[in-house]
This record gives sequence, structure tokens and C-alpha cells, in this order.
Amino acid sequence: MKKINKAATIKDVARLAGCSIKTVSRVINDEPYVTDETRLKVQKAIKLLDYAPNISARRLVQQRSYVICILLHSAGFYQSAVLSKVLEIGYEQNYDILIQNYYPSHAKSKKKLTSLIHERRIDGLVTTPPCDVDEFISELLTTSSIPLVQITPFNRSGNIPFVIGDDYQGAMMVTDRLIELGHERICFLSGPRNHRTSIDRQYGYRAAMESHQIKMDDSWILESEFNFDGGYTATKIAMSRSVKPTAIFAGSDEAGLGALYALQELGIKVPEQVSVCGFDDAAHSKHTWPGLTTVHHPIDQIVEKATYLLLDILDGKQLESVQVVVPSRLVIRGSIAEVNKNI
Amino acid sequence: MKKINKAATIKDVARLAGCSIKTVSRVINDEPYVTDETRLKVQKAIKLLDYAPNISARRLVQQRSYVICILLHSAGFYQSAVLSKVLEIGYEQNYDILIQNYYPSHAKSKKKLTSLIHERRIDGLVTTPPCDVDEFISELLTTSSIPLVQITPFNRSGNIPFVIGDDYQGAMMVTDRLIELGHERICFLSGPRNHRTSIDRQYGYRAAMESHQIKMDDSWILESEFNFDGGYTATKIAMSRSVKPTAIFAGSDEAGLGALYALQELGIKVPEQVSVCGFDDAAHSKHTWPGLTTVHHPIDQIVEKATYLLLDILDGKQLESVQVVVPSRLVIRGSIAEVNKNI
DNA sequence: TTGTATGCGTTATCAG
DNA sequence: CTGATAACGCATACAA
Repeated sequence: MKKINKAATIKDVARLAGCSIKTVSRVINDEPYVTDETRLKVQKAIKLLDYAPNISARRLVQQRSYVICILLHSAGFYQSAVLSKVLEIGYEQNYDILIQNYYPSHAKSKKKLTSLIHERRIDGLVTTPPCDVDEFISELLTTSSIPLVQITPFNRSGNIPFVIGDDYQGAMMVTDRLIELGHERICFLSGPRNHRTSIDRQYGYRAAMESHQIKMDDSWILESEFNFDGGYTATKIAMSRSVKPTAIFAGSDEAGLGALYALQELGIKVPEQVSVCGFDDAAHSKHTWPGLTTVHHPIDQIVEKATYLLLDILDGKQLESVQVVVPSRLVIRGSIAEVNKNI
Repeated sequence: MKKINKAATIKDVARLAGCSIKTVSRVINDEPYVTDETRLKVQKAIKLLDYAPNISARRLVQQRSYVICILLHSAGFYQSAVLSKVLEIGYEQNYDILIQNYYPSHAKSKKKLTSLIHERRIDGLVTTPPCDVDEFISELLTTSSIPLVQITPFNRSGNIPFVIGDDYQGAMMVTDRLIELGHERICFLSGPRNHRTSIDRQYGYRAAMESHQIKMDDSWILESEFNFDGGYTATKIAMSRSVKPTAIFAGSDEAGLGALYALQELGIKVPEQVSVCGFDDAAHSKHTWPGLTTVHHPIDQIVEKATYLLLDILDGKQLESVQVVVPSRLVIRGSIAEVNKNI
């Protein structure tokens, strides 16, 4: 057992190996122009001294932090899914990943992010929704240019790299399926207006309804939040109307679970009396009874692509496409059935 | 709009303010011995140049990284809860928080962690279960001494700082409650042996059963995993026996949700025919139907205390108690009822 | 109250 | 192939 009073530095290694620090540096960084003989000597010295390069010194001289930042809004299913993938990537990569909360338009959030960039703590940035709804993020890029990749950007204009799921397509698929089952009175529980996905999913729903020439008006669209309470409340409202829906399509699984709960509380059987769908395929949606029919939003792939996109940009790779759309997939579970008009 | 070619350094500020870099340094770090007049001049220069100290340089010279690391095993409800609190703290503190996956006994995990410490990327460490079941963590501390706080340590011996919930007490409360409702055939779904909580919760259950002189043997304890599938499978097994339980106490909410699902799949009514309890009070347990009766495991508080404990240690504060136990609290929801012996 | 000089541990330049 | 030496940007002992 060796005791470490002070960590060894490159100088110590050089002294022990009988060479210059530059040579040690070469060995550390796998540079050429070192004899196998000296390389071996240096490696032995490194092992002997239990040497590891001081990361701060390296960062200072290289003017890079080897840290990328992920901006995340609050906590929830979506964020958990993002996090778990991000950590996986952090485990594989040499970059450290700094996860930071960001609340759009909050002064403190802006300040935090500004200093993160300004103090050169981070080399690049990935945003998740809805962190980019304020203009601050894009402004930031004009002043201090730092590579950015957006996950599901609020605004797709411009040529900023992004990765996004196919929300429009997914919502169409769900709605089509419900229509196939004979449903016409389909309620859509929308999310907040500052979420790209919320908007696109609503368009998908509308498009499917229209393509089947089902008469509908905006009263079939209930604005709520993309969370349990939002879905719960909206469902209660929908079911209290004189013309009740035979199916509820929640714009997110969290809201879908709220809908499920509300219906069960009302003693309405799912799917016998009312069908319910969600969107996202959250980890939990297959664990309710009945399981929630939903669209698989490939958050894993999205996060992975976005992060590696940023990493590639930082490594200076030439990339052909920096704007990626990942397809969605229908997931049928027990919460939907053929229409029951006696509701 | 100012354009930034190269970021300003402390020298630039000094030059513009007409003083030495030491004076600038004093202003930045809120040190005394600066006239209000010069302070103002410096501050103006800082604003004008849009200056921010280079964090790497500071870290190098101070021999500190101002980063703490949280070790996390895989992903799940528990981890999500930890993460959301950790991010909140990171948002408030000046330390950056590096979240790292750690799989006990995995060579790669060890290597990652070793270099994290070795390269002085982190100043301190917080472990969450079951990251500390291998001896590696404690070994690490003997070789390279870095402050460590353990959340729910596997092994409480020694004087390493830790924060833990009162699992024993909580499990006793749940079991007592079930017994009050007339239950005697209470099945306990245990978790893995490498989880401190799993062991303590099982002891609590046993203690309550014994204190009420209810005859039981080990067949009433089913070993499973602390997740949905574990609870699901164990429940199916329990309900297939000739002597069926009237209540199922799952050692975790995730397992409890699995139990709920299994019973519903079997067409067994909860709580009319069988009562179900969990442990943790996971975010989702109130969103199932019926809501899951459980014990509130104050993960928020635990994470908060642990993190601030580490921060205090790093700041060199004198602390009276570094080993903290946080009490639990019963949460009654719809999943339990008086015993129904006709099962 | 202010400033000078030195060092932190790397990487990079450029001459040997 | 190798090695002096100069940055990198900041903090800090020590002067003034």
C-alpha cells in the first residue's frame, strides 16, 4: 500500500524516467516520435508513481473543458427518460456531462447558463423542450458562439442542428386506429402551447380526423397540461358534457394516465365504455391496468443522436445532415377497443 | 452588439481599469482592502469587457474542481427521485454536480471512478445504493482520501458520514396497520440482498408480525426484485399457493405496482379481496387505481441532507453529527381494506 | 490600500 | 526522435 502525500506531476514522471516532460506528454497523449524504449520507461514511471494528468491544467492550456451541458426543465417522465440515456452516454464517453436545470425566461436560469458558457465550463450545449422557448438560447449563440444541438426545438427555422421525433405522424396513426375501431367522438387532450410536440400532435390528430371526414370542432380539443393532473381534469370535464366522447386521446402518457384514473374514478370501464390513448410510451404506461395504448416516442434514440451530434461537431467532424427526424411507432395495449355507442 | 474575438482575461481588465491584476482579483473575490473608488472602476471595466474568470485557471491554481460527483446505479423510480433533487441542488449551489453511473464490481465503473478522483475532476463523492456494496468505494478512501457521504449505506459500521431513512420503523408501521385491519396472512415481497433497505424493511415486517404473535414462517417472505416484474411474478406465485395471502406488502412501490397489476390480471379485486402495500411513496403510486398505500421514504430530504453534508465537509465546517436517520411516514390510500377471509 | 513576482501542471513551439 | 522554454489565466505570499 503506497501512501500519496501529493499527487505526482508530469515533472516527477520525467525525472524518474530520465527524460523531459515533453516526452512524457507524448506518451500520455499517444503521440508519435517516441522510441519504444523510452515509451516503456515512461510508462513504467507512470505506473510506479501512480500518475494521472491534472485535468484542470490540461483544460486550461487547451482552452476546452471536455464538458457538455444538457439543459433540462423540471422533472417528470420525459426528463427521467432523457437523463437515463444521458448518463449512459456519459458513462461511455470521455466528456463529462453536466446536467443543468433551465426554466425559460427565469433570470436565474439565464445567469447560470451565461456564466457556464462565459467561464468556459462547458464546450457545448444540448437543449430539451421547453428550455428553448425563450429566445435566450439562440441569442446566446450570436454573442458567444458555442456549439448547440436542440432536442425537439420549439422553432425549427434556421440551420441549428436538432433531433426530433415524428409527432405529427404518430398522432395520425393513433387517431386513425381509433377511427378504424369505429370511434368518431374522439377527444384530444392537448398540452401547453410552448411545446413543439404538443402542437404537432394536435395537428396530426386534426389531419387524421379531417382525412376521414369526421365532423369535429375545437370543442373536442381540450387544452390541459402534459401531466397527470392535466389529463385527469380534462377528462372529468369531457365526461361531464352532454355529448360525451367514446375515446380520449391524450397528447402525452402522463395525461393519459390521468385520464385513465379519472374514468376509473367515475366508474367508467376502460376500454369497454371509453377507449384511452396516450403518447410517448413512458416507462410506466405498460404497468397500469389496462395498459395504455400509445405511440412510442423514441426518446432514447433522440437523445443519443443529439448528444453524438454535438460530440461530432466538437470533434470537428464534417457532417452531412444535422437535422434529424426519428420515426414513431404505434404501441397497442389494453386501453382501446371497438366503439361502444351507448355511453 | 459587441463581438468577442478572444475572451477577456484578468489582465485586460487590469489594464482598462488602470490597476494591477491583484486588485482585480480582489474585486472578483470580494476581498477587503479596496477603495470603493477603485472597486467601481474595476467593476466597470469588467462589465465593459464582458469579463468572466476562466474556471480552469482558477481550478488549477486552487487545486480544487468545485465539482462533486453522485454515483447512481442504473435507472428507475428511485434514481429519478434522487436526480430531480440533485439537479435542484446543483441549480442553487456553486458546485457543479457530476452524475455518474456506477455498477458495483464492474471493472469499467471502478476505472471511471478512479480516474475521476485521480485526475482531480471531483472534490467529493456521494454514493446511492447499491453503489457501495462492493468494497471498492471504501478502499478508495484509504488510498486517495476524498470526502465521501453515503446515502443508505450497505454497511453502517465505521464513521463514514451517511444519511438514511428509517426503513425498519416504516415497515413496522405498515405491517401494524394491516394487522389492525385483521390481516394475518400477510405476504412480504423482499428485494435483493445487496440493498440495505431491503433487509431493514424485512426486519420491520418480521418484528411487527412477532410482536402481534402472528404465526409465520419464511414461506411468507418471497424474494424478488425491487421492480415491477419482481412484484408481478412474486404475487403470481403467492396467489397460486393453496394458502393464499389476504394482504401483500411489497418492499418497494415498484414491486407494489407489479403486485397490483398481477392481481387485476387475475381478476382479484383490490382492496376488497386482497390488500396491497408498497414502500417508498414513488411519484406514481398515487396515480394508479386504486392508489397504493405505502410508506413515504423521504428521498428528497435524504438527498438534500447528504449533499449539503458533503458540501459542508468540503467547506471545512465543523459538524456535530454526520450520521443522520430521517423518519418515515405512513401514507394510506385505496389499496388496503379490512380483511376478507373468503379468498 | 495596492502591486510584483511566482507557481499551479499541462500542452505547444521550435530548435537541437 | 528529444528537450528547453514559453504560454494558459488566475491566486497568493510578500513587498511597498
